[in-house]
Amino acid sequence: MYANVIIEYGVKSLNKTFIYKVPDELKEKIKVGMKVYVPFGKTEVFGFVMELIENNPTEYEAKEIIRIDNEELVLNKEMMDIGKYLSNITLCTLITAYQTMLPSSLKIKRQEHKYDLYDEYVKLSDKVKALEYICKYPRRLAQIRVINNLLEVSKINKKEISSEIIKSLAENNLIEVEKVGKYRINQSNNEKVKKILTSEQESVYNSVDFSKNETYLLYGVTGSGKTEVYIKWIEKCIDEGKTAIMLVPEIGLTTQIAKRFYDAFGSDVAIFHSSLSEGEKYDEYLKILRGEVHVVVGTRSAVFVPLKNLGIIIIDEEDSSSYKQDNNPRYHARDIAIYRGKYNNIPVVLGSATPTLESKARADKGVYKLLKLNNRVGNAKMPIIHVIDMEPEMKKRNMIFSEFLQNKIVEKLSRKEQIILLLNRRGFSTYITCSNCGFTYKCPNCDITLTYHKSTNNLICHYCGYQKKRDDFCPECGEKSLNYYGLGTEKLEEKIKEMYPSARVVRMDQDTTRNKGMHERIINDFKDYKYDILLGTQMISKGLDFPKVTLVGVINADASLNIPDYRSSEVTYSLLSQVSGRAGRSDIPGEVVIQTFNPDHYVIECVKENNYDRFYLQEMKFRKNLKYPPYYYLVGIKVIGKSYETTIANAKKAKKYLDDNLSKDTIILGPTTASVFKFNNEYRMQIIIKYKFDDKLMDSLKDLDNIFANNKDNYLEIDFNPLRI
DNA sequence: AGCACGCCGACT
DNA sequence: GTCGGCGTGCTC
Repeated sequence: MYANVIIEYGVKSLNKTFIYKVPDELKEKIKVGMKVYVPFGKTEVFGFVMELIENNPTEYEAKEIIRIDNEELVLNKEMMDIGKYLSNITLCTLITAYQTMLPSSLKIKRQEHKYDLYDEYVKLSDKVKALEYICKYPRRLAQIRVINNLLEVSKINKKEISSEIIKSLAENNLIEVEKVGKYRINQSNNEKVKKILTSEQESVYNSVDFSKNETYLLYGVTGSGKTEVYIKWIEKCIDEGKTAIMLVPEIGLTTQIAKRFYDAFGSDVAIFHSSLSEGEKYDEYLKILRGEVHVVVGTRSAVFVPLKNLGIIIIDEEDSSSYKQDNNPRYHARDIAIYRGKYNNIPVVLGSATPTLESKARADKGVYKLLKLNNRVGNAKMPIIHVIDMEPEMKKRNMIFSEFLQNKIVEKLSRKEQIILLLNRRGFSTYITCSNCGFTYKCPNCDITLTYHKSTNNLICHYCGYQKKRDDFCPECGEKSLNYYGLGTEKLEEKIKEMYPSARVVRMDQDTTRNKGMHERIINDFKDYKYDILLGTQMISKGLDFPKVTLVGVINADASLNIPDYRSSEVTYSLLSQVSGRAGRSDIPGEVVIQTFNPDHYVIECVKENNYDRFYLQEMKFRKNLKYPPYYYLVGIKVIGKSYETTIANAKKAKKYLDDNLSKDTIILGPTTASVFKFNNEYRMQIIIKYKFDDKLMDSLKDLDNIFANNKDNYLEIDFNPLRI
């Protein structure tokens, strides 16, 4: 018996199988999809079995497989196929695809780490001997107490007995220790609360056909109760003995959503999100492999979990950028979900209050089926939105808060209601300039201005993390004339404390949530009304549900609008309407104040009217004119390298190659400098491909990728359907 | 990726 | 004369 094996190195030149002989003692055990340890050249490596065959069809003399690495881990047929699909659509190597699909504890890596966790229990090895011991040493009271306990309950957790006693009992061969595997996360079955759906929710619930594959777009306004419908669908699956995957965005609310699923399904859920430790993720994965859970709730990579007998896949907030991986392989969880939907002939639901234009367009064309939730549940009304033009405010020297917002803050504070303030920039000052010589601080590794952080007194690059201490004098001209401009969350916090000294303020951004559990703590404290004002970056904009919040203020709505990217309007619309959705989620009506220098911009107007459809139509016109998605597909290609000259030269070569090989209808733009030209001391040139249909595209890009695999100066980064260009 | 083989420059 | 630079080729 022989096995075709792919080995652990994720390089293009090794992206093929190698044939090995299966030793007799492994013949019974070995399966396709198992991780094996094999000799390779002068060393030994890990790999995955791709195929088992009777005879060696090659002229190579096959070496023998050394051992199976983990008998419990077997990639099933579906996982094997998903890996192939993933490597095809992202042009990554097959082994990279499989590694991406596994939690990092089960990935192939060099240093071994034990993830299994045990509880140790102490048992009596011989009751008669124990009784003899008691008679023989009647004065060893502590030991006798333990023996008596053990005679009664048969086993006791080792932690409950002092180690000295265990030692002496063990020396006399009276006890033995039993190891029992355990999971780190154990959720007891809570009493299930049956939620009654509104008639609108009920009709959406009934619209999904579980007997066939179909992709649904659930467009539901903020607060319309999408999660309750998700839970109902999943309950239906479980009742029929099927399983479900529920994807949530990678943000602070993951734990909040997870809690709702624990409440609904108890120990039938496995959870995956970034704040779990590797050990915790390992345990959750084992529960799935062992078929102990029916529901998986998790972020992007949870779309790969090997649940058997899938019944539905749901992606909540499908427009979240966290579903696209921004390093290799650059996959979108939505594509994998849809692939698995077809594979298993099951429904896939994409839910959002602000769907991506791609998804909405597909729903309009009938590729997806559109489901709608137009109303908020309960008595909650959509909030009233005030747009404030900041230009006259600046003349009145209201640099941060308009008069209107100031009054609203005072009003809500006096009524003991809560306030959320959004400022999509962290730090204190966003740039520092010398008024004498014009010098501006920039990161030495990236071409990005440094942001001043007052709490650490550092200048920080928000791209690569470079830090330097603040100077008193300009490093160029030596004058004491450095000025700090631009507003970040740190400065906003300081200003609020200054203006409203009695208000209890908490800030939530990357800097205050760095430590594990901080996210949850801030959210819970705010929910428990330990604070009046929550201010933060976009991480406060999505999904959070605080009934006492009646005012949302957006300090600078233009920040994301002015980013030079084809999706900046879409991202801004989504951010503003999502954060507006945080206001008035119970019976007290909510208000939103949006401060902007572009009050007439259609994005701002549409947010004010809460009119997604108008925004969609207008944005679609813009996309059509400029040949952007969803009218055209995009591919972003970056040529990256340490040398400025070779990077530019190789980018031109790549462009020429594409010009020569792609279809004539395909638009190839560039090479131009990437939006961040220098990053981490590497130069980046960019080529953009826009196409509708090009049967030569995949093969040509594969070839180009292989050409660059042998280039020592530059490497290639190919991003299909990039979220930013 | 890692390792060996191989062919040209400055050193005990 | 040799030690060592990294270019090239191979791994079942």
